[in-house]
Amino acid sequence: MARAASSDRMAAAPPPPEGTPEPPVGRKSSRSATPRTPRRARQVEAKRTAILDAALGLFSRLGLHGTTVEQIAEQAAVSKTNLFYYFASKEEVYVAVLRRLLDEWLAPLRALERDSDPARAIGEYIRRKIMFSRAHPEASRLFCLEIVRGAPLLRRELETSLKQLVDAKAEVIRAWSESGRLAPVDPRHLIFAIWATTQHYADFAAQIDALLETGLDDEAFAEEAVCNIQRIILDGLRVRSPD
Amino acid sequence: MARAASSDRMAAAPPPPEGTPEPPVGRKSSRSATPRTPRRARQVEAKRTAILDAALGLFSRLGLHGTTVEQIAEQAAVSKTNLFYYFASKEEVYVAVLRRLLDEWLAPLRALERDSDPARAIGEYIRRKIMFSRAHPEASRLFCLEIVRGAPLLRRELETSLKQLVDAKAEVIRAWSESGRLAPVDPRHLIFAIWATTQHYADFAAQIDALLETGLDDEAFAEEAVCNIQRIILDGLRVRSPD
DNA sequence: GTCTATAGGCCGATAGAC
DNA sequence: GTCTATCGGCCTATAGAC
Repeated sequence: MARAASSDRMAAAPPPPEGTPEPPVGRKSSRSATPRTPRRARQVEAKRTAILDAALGLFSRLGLHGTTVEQIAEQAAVSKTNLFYYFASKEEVYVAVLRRLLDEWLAPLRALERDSDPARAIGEYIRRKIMFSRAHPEASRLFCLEIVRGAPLLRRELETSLKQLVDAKAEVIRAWSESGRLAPVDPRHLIFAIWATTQHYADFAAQIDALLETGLDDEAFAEEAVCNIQRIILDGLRVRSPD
Repeated sequence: MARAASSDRMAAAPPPPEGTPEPPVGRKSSRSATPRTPRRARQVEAKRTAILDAALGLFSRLGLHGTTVEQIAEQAAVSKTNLFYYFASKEEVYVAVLRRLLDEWLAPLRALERDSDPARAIGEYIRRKIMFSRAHPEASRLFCLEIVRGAPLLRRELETSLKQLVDAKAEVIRAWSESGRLAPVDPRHLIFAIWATTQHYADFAAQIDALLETGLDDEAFAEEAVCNIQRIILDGLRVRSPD
């Protein structure tokens, strides 16, 4: 029933021109005896997922315009015609990929809680973000591409759900600063700094690889990145004068 | 053919076949009496520059594949045919744009000198980087796009001249840390952190605008960004225990 | 040098058989 | 649902007049 799920999400956030045109799922109740999740529906979902997975990899490297439908189809092991049976257009695939990732992308920020110890919570946030970049570098790059383009397809989500989340968490951080449990910073710039430093390891992986011949793939390097970013952001660089 | 050929080039080699193919300047020494910079050559240069300026704006928003030659020509106020008189292909324009920007992009890092006061030098570096992002957001975004794509056209430069520069400056930073004038950090991660935080304001401008309805265009916001990033990186967030 | 006209390829999307 | 075949449009790049 992924269909329904995605439709609901669409409703929550007005996407491209029109909503998701209902896919050609055979009327599901024609045979009254079939179970809730008919084999058919599951197969459909599996195929859609394969297509989205393939598309993510390609879009994240080549962009929307640099990727051809044929490449996606080949990567997903379906025919081009068949792909158009599941998705009405290339843009629809693109939007579906973005949507599928958005929640997961924001999960680490949601976890920032007022009651935690500030330094601990921020350190943990940094770790989670880097680990997400490590686990899903393609997702990070795809968002990067979309935003550099001016976020034509994501703008509304940014302005609504993301803004809401950021405002709430900025409030948490501001409270920490005001109660003296955290040094005074503008929470918004802090959030940007954390996003930037952590996502950098995925988005600029090619640069890091060219310079250091390593990257987040290497677990030791990832750990190094976490520690250094935590230290930089939490402790800073300035040497504390001995009293 | 155009597409296929371009794909081959892209995949095959970092810089295109030859360096900057000499523009169709009439042989400049044919008339021995003409000055060093003949009017012709200057006009040619002016037109090439107009094309590159237009291309930068478009490539940085739409990417190589999302931009059409006709858009570039229109923006530069030349005909499409005429553009092809000055540049052999769209890729050639793209590479020329990147090349033209590279030096300028790296200038702030070159300015990091061993003899400076570490905290001051780093603070100044942060300021310069943000001010560059402010003055040339399109350049920043174009580099971002190119690197996200895996830097097919810039890789060689990254591996040679950039690596050399980074190695040298990392050494400067390491010396600062070792002499106790700077807190201990891995210089490479520090450089990445500074790049990431500062370029973020240009590359993710659409996101910042969606969240805050402002951006580096606003001078006050730019100043705010500089101060906050300086504070975060130099002083950190952790509250210093009162002895 | 600059134009008009057009070649020629790639690609997104559809028709229609099975 | 999946295939083969193909259309029509867009886009890069060139030919050839002036």
